[in-house]
Amino acid sequence: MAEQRHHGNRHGRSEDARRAVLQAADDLLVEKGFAGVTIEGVASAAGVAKQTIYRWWGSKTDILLDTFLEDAARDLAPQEHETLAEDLRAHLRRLADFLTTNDAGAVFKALIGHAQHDAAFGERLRTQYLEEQRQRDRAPLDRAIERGELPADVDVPAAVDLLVGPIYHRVLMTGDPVDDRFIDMLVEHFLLSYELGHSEPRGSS
Amino acid sequence: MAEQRHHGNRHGRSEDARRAVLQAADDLLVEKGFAGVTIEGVASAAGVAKQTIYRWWGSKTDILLDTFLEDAARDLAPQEHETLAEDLRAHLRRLADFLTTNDAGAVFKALIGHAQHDAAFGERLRTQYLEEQRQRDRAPLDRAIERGELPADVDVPAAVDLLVGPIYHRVLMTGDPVDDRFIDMLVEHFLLSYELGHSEPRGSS
Amino acid sequence: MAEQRHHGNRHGRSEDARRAVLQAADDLLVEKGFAGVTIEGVASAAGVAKQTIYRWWGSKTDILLDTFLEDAARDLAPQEHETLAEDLRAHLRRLADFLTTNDAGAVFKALIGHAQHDAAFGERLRTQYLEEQRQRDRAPLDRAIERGELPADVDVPAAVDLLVGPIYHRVLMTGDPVDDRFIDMLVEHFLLSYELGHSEPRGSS
Amino acid sequence: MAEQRHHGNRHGRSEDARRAVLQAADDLLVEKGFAGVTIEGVASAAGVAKQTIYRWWGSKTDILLDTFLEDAARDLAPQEHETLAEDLRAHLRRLADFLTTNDAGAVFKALIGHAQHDAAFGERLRTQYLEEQRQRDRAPLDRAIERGELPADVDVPAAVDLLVGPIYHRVLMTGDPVDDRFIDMLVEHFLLSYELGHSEPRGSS
DNA sequence: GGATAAGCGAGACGGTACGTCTCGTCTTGTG
DNA sequence: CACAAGACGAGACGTACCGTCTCGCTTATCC
Repeated sequence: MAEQRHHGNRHGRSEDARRAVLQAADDLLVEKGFAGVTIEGVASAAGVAKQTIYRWWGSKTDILLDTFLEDAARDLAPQEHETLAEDLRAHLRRLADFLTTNDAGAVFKALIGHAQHDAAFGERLRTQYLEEQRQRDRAPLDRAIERGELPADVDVPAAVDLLVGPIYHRVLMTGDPVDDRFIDMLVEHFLLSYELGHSEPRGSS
Repeated sequence: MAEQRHHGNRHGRSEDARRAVLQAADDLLVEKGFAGVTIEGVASAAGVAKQTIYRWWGSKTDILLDTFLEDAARDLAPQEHETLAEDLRAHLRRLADFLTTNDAGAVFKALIGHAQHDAAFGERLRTQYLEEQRQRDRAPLDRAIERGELPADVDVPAAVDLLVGPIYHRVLMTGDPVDDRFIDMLVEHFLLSYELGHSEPRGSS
Repeated sequence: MAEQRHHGNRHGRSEDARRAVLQAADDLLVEKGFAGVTIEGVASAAGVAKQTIYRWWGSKTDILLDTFLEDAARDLAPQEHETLAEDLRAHLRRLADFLTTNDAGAVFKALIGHAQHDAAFGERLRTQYLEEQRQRDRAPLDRAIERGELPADVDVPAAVDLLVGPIYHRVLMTGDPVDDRFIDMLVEHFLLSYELGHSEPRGSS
Repeated sequence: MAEQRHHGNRHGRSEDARRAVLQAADDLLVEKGFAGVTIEGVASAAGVAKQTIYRWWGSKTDILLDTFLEDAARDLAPQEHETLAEDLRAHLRRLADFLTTNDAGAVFKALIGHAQHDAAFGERLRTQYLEEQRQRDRAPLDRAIERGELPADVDVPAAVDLLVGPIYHRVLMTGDPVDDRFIDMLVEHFLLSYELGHSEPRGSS
């Protein structure tokens, strides 16, 4: 059943308009930064009337959140590996890559930035992104517990904080690169603290 | 010898005006949020002309940065304790408190938020706050190395990331409280990963 | 079919807003003088956004010019009398009244004043007001030539200068009243110089 | 006897500063127009402090009035000729030249323009320039009456209006050039209306 | 000849208005 | 009935000058 294209009619919203808006917002963000994203600018770049945007989104950050959720669902789909160490390294590597790539990373920073200014938006961001993401983050740990690689009484949410916290910290605050060395170190320290030490990161030791 | 008060003369700026602006910006931020801080609003609340603000600051975030730096210098002055565990717990406790109290915390979040939207400002924030702060953060570790409590080859900056990262993560992203339990857990894991385990946090457990 | 009122739509400007702006500008001018007419003041008094003013007018003098042109078209519509003397006296009387009444006169002086400060505006004023007005001024003379009351080779534009010059001079420079005596004198001298002397102004003498 | 130069002392103002201010105001007016004359601009161009200007003048138009009065006193000093016709032609010629030359004319227009916007200033302009000027304007007529060239009962002020009105009209309103032809025409009509006709302007006819 | 006081250059100050930008709302045809 | 178009009221932006003020320096005069 083919996509229905329409420019204003009585059969619901235009998918063309929706995609054009998301794309335009993304482009403007990458090109001119957050302040360069204005509703008027997006409308004009998308070839869409302002009212069409206001009909479907509440603010420019809502638009960006939509693009971000699409990207996250696409790029952060879970994978599985054999050992906890491998699983963690692969997962954190993908997370770090996602947060620092051009488009998704820029949108992410913009959203987190805005969340600091607007508590209600922060709450929405948490509900729509973070909660899901934390499910993905804990999966390797849950599997390790199932396999007996980790004790059953591990406080998984806290453990997730220990693992992803330093990554977000680098992305949002210090700006230092999140390279493989850093991720290896992170995983190794984590495992050591559970006395699972010497996980033998890639380059032996 | 008393402070010289003046209302504009060749000896430079009015200290009254400076303080009034910082105070007004802080008040407005806490009261109405980041979007409620406007140059016009600050000027009016401070009883100061807009031009006086533009003469000395480049933007509203510059004003907030000034108030934040004053607060940080006041509230984050270093302290020393006898053991690494105590030192770390006390230090992280104070950091967490600072980042979550009403005024300083609100300003901090606003600044970090804005830094996500404006790379140049992010760089300034790093230079003027983060670098100093990282000196304060590493002090307990440096002292522990001197005392022989930690091996001399510890990668101190990376260790700092492990310790403060999860705290900033909670403050900026999850919104979870940074309570004593969390800090104890953080420190314990950190020490365990250096095989200094069982630091016996406050309440045994 | 009634006037269509609208508050902004694709069919162009709001007539309500237009009238409110003209009225507010006029009121402010009479009440507080030229310096008291500010775009912000007009906007506020008219209950209109500044941008609406800038959308349709380029400056405060453009607004005043609009009100003036409407007034002039209404108040200076031509009339005809039987003899040149009567025609001239009536016409000059109406012109003088127009230039010295409260509203139109105040606007006129403001515009002429501004034209001295802004050559481009002067040019516009000449195109939009003066040229038409000179047509109205010369009409009595043209009719007199047709009737044979004046020789056919009279330099009409120069004659107009002789007649209206002294009136504008009093209005703009000396501030002396332009009373009937002055107008009679003006007309009499004019006619005498064409040896049509003793036009017997109202009060004999 | 040398000029006393001083930069601040207890005995009165600096002549240097005064001249620099007048010159700077004049230059700015010619170069950038009336709106380009600002107190700050004059002060800066004259190398003078704002306060020095405010100490001696009340507004920018006061400065311009000072330069204008100096120019007028220099350029409009009276002269005498043998016949009324010659006297008038020479006098009006000089007046017209004065009003249309670059510097003095520009200042004159600026002042007259401002007088339309500020009645109090208009009054001052009348007192300090116009009254004197009208004395100079009537001198040729007074001399003609003395010589018997004109009847003793001529209304001299009204006659002055007839003569200079059209000139000011051209300068301030129409922008038409005030050439010799126009002045000859003006004088001839004036004389004809006193039945002194055919004054034989320069080039016969 | 040291104190005094007015005029000066400098420039920060509290203000007002400028002209621009974007917001979010609205009204009106069109498809 | 969603859409493109775009005028509208609102209000903050950053700039330009306003007129006032304090300051420290430079003289000319006076004690």
